[in-house]
Amino acid sequence: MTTPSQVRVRFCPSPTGTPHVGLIRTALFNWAHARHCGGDFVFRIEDTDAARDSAESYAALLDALRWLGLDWDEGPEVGGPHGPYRQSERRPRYDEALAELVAAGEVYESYSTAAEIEARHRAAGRDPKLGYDNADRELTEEQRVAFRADGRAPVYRLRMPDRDIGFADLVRGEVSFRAGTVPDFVLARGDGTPLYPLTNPLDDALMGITHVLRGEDLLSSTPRQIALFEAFARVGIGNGPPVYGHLPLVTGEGNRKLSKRDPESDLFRYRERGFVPEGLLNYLALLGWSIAEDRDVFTLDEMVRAFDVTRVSGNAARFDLKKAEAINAAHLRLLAPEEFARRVEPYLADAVGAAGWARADAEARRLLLVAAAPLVQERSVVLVDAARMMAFLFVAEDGFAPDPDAAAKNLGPDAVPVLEAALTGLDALADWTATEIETALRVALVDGLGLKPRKAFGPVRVAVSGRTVSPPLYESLELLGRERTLGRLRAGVQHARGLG
RNA sequence: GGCCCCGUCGUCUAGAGGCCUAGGACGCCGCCCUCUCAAGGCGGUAGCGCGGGUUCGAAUCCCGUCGGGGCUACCA
Repeated sequence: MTTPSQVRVRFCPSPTGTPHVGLIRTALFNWAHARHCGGDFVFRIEDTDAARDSAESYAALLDALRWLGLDWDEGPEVGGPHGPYRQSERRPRYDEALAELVAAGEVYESYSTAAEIEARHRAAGRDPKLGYDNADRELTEEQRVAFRADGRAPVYRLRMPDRDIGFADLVRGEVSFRAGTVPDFVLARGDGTPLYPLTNPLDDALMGITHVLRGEDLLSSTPRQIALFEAFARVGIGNGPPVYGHLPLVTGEGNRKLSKRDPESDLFRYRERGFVPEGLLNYLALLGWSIAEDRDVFTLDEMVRAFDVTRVSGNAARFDLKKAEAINAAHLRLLAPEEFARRVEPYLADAVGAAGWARADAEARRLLLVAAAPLVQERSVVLVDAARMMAFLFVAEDGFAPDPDAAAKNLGPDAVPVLEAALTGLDALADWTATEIETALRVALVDGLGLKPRKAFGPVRVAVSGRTVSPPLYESLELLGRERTLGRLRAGVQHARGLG
């Protein structure tokens, strides 16, 4: 079992909508802290809101963590000694804890409506937006009976202590809330339905969570949680409050907290474009943390070794797509060609077309992919770029057609002599290698036709790759092979003569 | 309104009183390299919100101010 000194952190999203990059940044920091300390990373699903939670969203959460490689020690589909790990399956624990709290006088029934509370504030000349005024703390049994006879259902509120509540936040240092500024809050509805303010801290207590690293948006709920943990401890649940660390918010344009409504917050959008987990995680780590003064590209292992929550910055961080892309590009370049090939494959199948892809010989395709990988790795920001750039090597000849815009610019009548000279020069080659191809093309086009290299290779590039931007030309032709290259050049001549 | 957090280049950050003439990265601009596009190399652009203190010395500590943000549900 767990020793008290063991670090235990948790990631506890609610399954609504699609995973959000800010949420994932929180998961990453928790995971990194656990791994750095040799502690446990607990994954818990907070699905107490049947109206908003969905099975798709639950599946997406697991998919996201698995894709990123953030493995959990306890949680859904893994189990653990403190399960179940979905709040929808833990109801008896909430009911029991609530009953104990009520019995101990820590929690009381409150019948005030929002309108009544506000009216009392106005009558007393106070700000009507102050919130609940703790007016029901000392209701007598007669009063409660009267309310119920009136058909009113109570809510259950925690009696907040009448003192300042401070704590040492791991990222912010000492934080303190003045006595009287945090009203008694609702833990459960009158019908006993437990609410987040109860279930989240209760499960943390029950699961032995030692460190709570979460978004700064939850900072102001901390005094309430601390008071609750103390109440739990008095009735024999848990060991008091955990240590807190409030991570800076991830913002978007306009410095607003990135919400699930913002399209750029959707994690899977990045996967679809071909961000790799290494790249995205590295970038997310940079949002509030840095590994060294002069470095910002690192592996997950390096992060685990160096991660220290107390070194996390307190300021909100703007999600910058350009920087995210640059970091991802750096990780793409870091992959071994075989690995890069494995990662692009699904995107390539997509770019080539599923039908044509399935037809090809898998092993030949793999070898070609690995050979082409180094050529496109340093030219890609995301895997979709790589797939598009190398697709011409994989499309069947009957499915190949140059991009219309590229053809319009490079395969006009002027291109006829260029392509014909290239054809003649290449046809005569004994060895089909990049160096031989280069020599033949230079002799034929630069020396022979007196063209500037830039002018000379443009039509060849478009005729063969179909695009104005391609991997290096000679290597591309070598990989394409003699027959396919010559065939495409002939088709290019036809096109340039206006017969295409 | 109340409570709380935050304030270093456009953006993310380094900076834990002298190492700061404030470092790195992304972006942007220029040059080199060059078969396209990249990558790479070199150079440039740009910042401690403001005002008071404390100190021999402040980006760093304190106070104030201004600014930004979060929370303020019988959602999570």
